[in-house]
Amino acid sequence: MSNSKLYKGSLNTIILKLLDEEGKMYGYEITQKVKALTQGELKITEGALYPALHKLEAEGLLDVEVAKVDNRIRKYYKLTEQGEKETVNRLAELEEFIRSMQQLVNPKWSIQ
Amino acid sequence: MSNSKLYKGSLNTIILKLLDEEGKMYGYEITQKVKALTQGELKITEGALYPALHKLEAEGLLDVEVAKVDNRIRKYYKLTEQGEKETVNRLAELEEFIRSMQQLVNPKWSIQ
DNA sequence: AATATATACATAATATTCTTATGCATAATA
DNA sequence: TATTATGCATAAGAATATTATGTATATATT
Repeated sequence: MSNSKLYKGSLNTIILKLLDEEGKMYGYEITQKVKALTQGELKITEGALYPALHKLEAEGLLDVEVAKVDNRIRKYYKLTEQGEKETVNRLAELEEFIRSMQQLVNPKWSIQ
Repeated sequence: MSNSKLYKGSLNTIILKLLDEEGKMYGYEITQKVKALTQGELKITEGALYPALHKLEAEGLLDVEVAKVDNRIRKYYKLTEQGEKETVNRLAELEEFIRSMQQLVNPKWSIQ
C-alpha cells in the first residue's frame, strides 16, 4: 500500500477481515473498499495486493472463483475454513499490537 | 523485533518516542524498557535495533555520546532538534494508522 | 474520432525492515 | 567453572512493501 501510512504486515489482516465481512471480493474491489473506508487515507497498491492474494491462496486461507462481468475478468476470493480461523488470530494480533504500541508511546494513560 | 507481534516500521517510532520521554538511552536499555513496558509481549532484537539506531543517527535524528560504565561501553542516544520534530510526525502517523485500521477491521464501532 | 480515465488482472526490479545467526568482550551469578 | 546478564556489532536471508511496467476492455471527455 502507498502513502507509507501503513506498517508492513497489516495488508494480510486487512484482506482477511474484509473478506470475512463481505463474504467474497475481487482485487480491484478491495482497493476501492479500503480507499472508501479510510476516506482516501490508505491506498492499496496492486503490486502489493495481487501477490498477497496469491500467497494467501497458496497457503490455503483463500479460495478463488473466476467470473466474467461486462467482458472483463474478475477473480473473487473468499475465506476457506482455515482462513476464517486465521482471521481470528490476525485480528487478535492486531489488537495486541495496538495495545503494545499504546503502552509504549503513551504509558501515562495506558497504565491501569 | 521478534515474536512477530509487531508490524514492520514501528520500531523507529518506538525508539523516537522512548528517547523523547527518557531524554537519553542506550541500546540495551531500550530493549529492556520495551520488554518491561509491554510485560514481555514485545522483544526488540539487537539485529533490528542497532542498525535502526545507526540509521536514525545518519539521518540526523539522533545524537550519540559514548560512555564507559563498569568497564563496559554504552552508547547513549538522544533526539536532535530535527529528531524531536520527526517524533511528532511519527506519532501522528501511528495514530492515523491505528484509526485507519479500526475503520477497516471494525467499521461498526468506528463510524461516528 | 481520438484521448483519457476507470476497471481488472499481472509481474519484475528494487527498497525497507525485519529475523536469525554469529562474533567480541566484561561482569555477575550459580 | 560455566552460565547468564550486560553491551556493542554485522552478515545472510526472509518478508513485505514501492515503483514501474505490461495487457486488455469499457466508459467518459475533448
